[in-house]
Amino acid sequence: MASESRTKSPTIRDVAAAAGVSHQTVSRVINKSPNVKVALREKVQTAIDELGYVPNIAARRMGGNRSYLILAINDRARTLDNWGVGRGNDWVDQMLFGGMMECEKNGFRMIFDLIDTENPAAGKQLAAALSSLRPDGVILTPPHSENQDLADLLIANGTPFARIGSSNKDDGINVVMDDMAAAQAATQSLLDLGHRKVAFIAGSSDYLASSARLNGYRQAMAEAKSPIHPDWEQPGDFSFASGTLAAEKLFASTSRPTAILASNDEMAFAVLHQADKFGVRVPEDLSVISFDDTPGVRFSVPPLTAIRQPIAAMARRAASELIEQKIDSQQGAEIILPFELIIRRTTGPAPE
Amino acid sequence: MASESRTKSPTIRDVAAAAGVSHQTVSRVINKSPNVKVALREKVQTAIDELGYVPNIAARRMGGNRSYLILAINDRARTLDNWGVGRGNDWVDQMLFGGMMECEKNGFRMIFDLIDTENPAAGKQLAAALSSLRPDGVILTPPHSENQDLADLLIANGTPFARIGSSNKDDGINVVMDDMAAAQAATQSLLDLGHRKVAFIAGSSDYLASSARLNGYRQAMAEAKSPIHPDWEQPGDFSFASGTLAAEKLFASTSRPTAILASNDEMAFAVLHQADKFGVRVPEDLSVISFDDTPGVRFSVPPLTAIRQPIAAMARRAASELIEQKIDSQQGAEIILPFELIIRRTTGPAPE
DNA sequence: CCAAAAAATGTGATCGGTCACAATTCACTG
DNA sequence: CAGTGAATTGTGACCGATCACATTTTTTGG
Repeated sequence: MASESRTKSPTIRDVAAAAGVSHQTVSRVINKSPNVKVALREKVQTAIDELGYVPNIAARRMGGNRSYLILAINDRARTLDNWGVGRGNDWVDQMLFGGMMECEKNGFRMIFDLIDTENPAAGKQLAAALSSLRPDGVILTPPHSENQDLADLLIANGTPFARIGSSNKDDGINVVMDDMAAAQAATQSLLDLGHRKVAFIAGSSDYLASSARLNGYRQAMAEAKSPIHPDWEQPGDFSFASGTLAAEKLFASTSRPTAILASNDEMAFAVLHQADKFGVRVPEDLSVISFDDTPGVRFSVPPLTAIRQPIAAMARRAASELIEQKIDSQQGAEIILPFELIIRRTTGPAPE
Repeated sequence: MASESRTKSPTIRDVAAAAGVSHQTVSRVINKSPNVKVALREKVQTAIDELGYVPNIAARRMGGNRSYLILAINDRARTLDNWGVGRGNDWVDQMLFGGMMECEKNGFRMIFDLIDTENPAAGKQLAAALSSLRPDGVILTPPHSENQDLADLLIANGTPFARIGSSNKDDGINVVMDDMAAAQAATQSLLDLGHRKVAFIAGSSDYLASSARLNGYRQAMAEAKSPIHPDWEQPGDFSFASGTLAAEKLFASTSRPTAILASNDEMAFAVLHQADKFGVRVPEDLSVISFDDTPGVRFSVPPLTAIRQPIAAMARRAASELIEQKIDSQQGAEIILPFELIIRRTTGPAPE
């Protein structure tokens, strides 16, 4: 144990002494205050560089009213699976990537908190995190971004917050992808390939995005004056199992579709599995497009064509808005980021 | 802007006043000091619960010499891919899961830092993080766990640290899986299935684990007195491309193997792709076992049999050791965690 | 039963920044 | 060139915990 005495890092007063100025002037330089003469600023900066000084984030929090911390709330269940290991959602990964990079650029840090969706003490857990960390902003990810109780708590607490992947007109900075337009574009791309029998596997109705995607599908079909057979709209809940079930029904339909739009990757994987089982060739007999474009899709056989939800970009934007504080999150604001249709190998011309 | 006045969270003195004791007594209760009478402890605890008091982590850092922070260093390159999105490694995810849960249990928080492996300023970045956060411990993940410069920096700084997935006899708390034993067991399982022509695709030689896995393979083959054809040991670098190349060579070999052990999932996926292309059926003609068991493997067709590296468990253990401070990380300690062979659908009896 | 040691509780200083405000220097006016 | 206001720099208090140490209470034992 022991762990010796930790090397003492330089403080703001060490820098001040080295530069021959007051500690407050050093503080001004660090915080890019405009009211410091160039000569002084440079002298201080030199001292900072020479000493390798980096302000202590805890002390900054103590003195000022900012913590330089952004708290990201992720769902714990989504990170778990039956085996107690990661479920392969890459939200955390992507958020680290987009959000943390943005934070780092601005001297902030991102901290994660995993909260159980079902847990009735979710509010308490969030309150504890707020009290302990005093983050300057909170990012809610699905499904927490649909939990208004948490949002209300944040509003009451006065902590700015952003939602990702879900929107609310009344409060919060809502960073979203246009799900309806994306579904519409995906469907249109299938129509463009000559498909007419296009089916849709819906996501869990707990998510607003699910209905938006369904609407996009219907809209595209309607605009193409392509009637939708009742069998073609299958329910689902984003799980592999529900995708399997939907696929079975679609393949058993009297009007078997030549293209399927699945509301997420996992259900699309299930479709590929079932296609294999039913002897349906992809993409010769069947085209498949999925939503989300989680990393694993590149390794499916064949690799999935998918709509990418720009998680990293959304996280980056959410973080940057929270850091800049240009938007009052007590009121609602919506930021729509572009989706992207990644063409891979599960889509092709309609058969015949 | 605006963001109103933040709701004032209760402080230790609020609790003290409510309980009619000194702030120091409250501090003792929080920190589970044994020298507090039961009656007082209960009175204080009641006040804490009623006020919903949670100690401010920044203030704790200021007053004491602990920060209640564990810093996890991940590789930035591993989190990126060509498209600038997550590469699908689930280290971060799993570490959040294992490490953060452990931290939370003890009132700690886990903070991530992404550092470029190749960046010559990696040391500077780590030093800055140390100075800014003063973490109570640092966890190094591959490939940083093989970077002795970072370890030396931590030693000089006096910050306890743990390595995950890689070991060093001289310093650090090294939490590892027994790669050699795992490769040996995987190979043995193939031998047990009657396979004799077992091939191996190696990982990047930058990783110690790579040679350990190769040795395990050789050991198992040697013990079974099963000679290794020169073609069967293919080099690789953990990339899909290198897996493809290796698979092509193996399928073109005059002595085509009936089983392949790939040093990671990505290369195993490549083998499945190539098998499909060459008309080699899995598992009828060819058995495949991979290393790592990243989440996507469940969705390969067929799902991959794999050795799971217990990332979450390793992270949990690393965090708990750093929190407990029983081990002096200035000296070397090694903690070996069990691996697990997950049998899925890419393994079967040898053909004929 | 009282002294001495041990246990329980309280007091004030302190960590390293920022804040509010005071003091100084500078730049314009008329 | 004094007088005024703005820009620049400095001073000391303060955030909310813990630490070291002082004080009070309890326990122990001769």
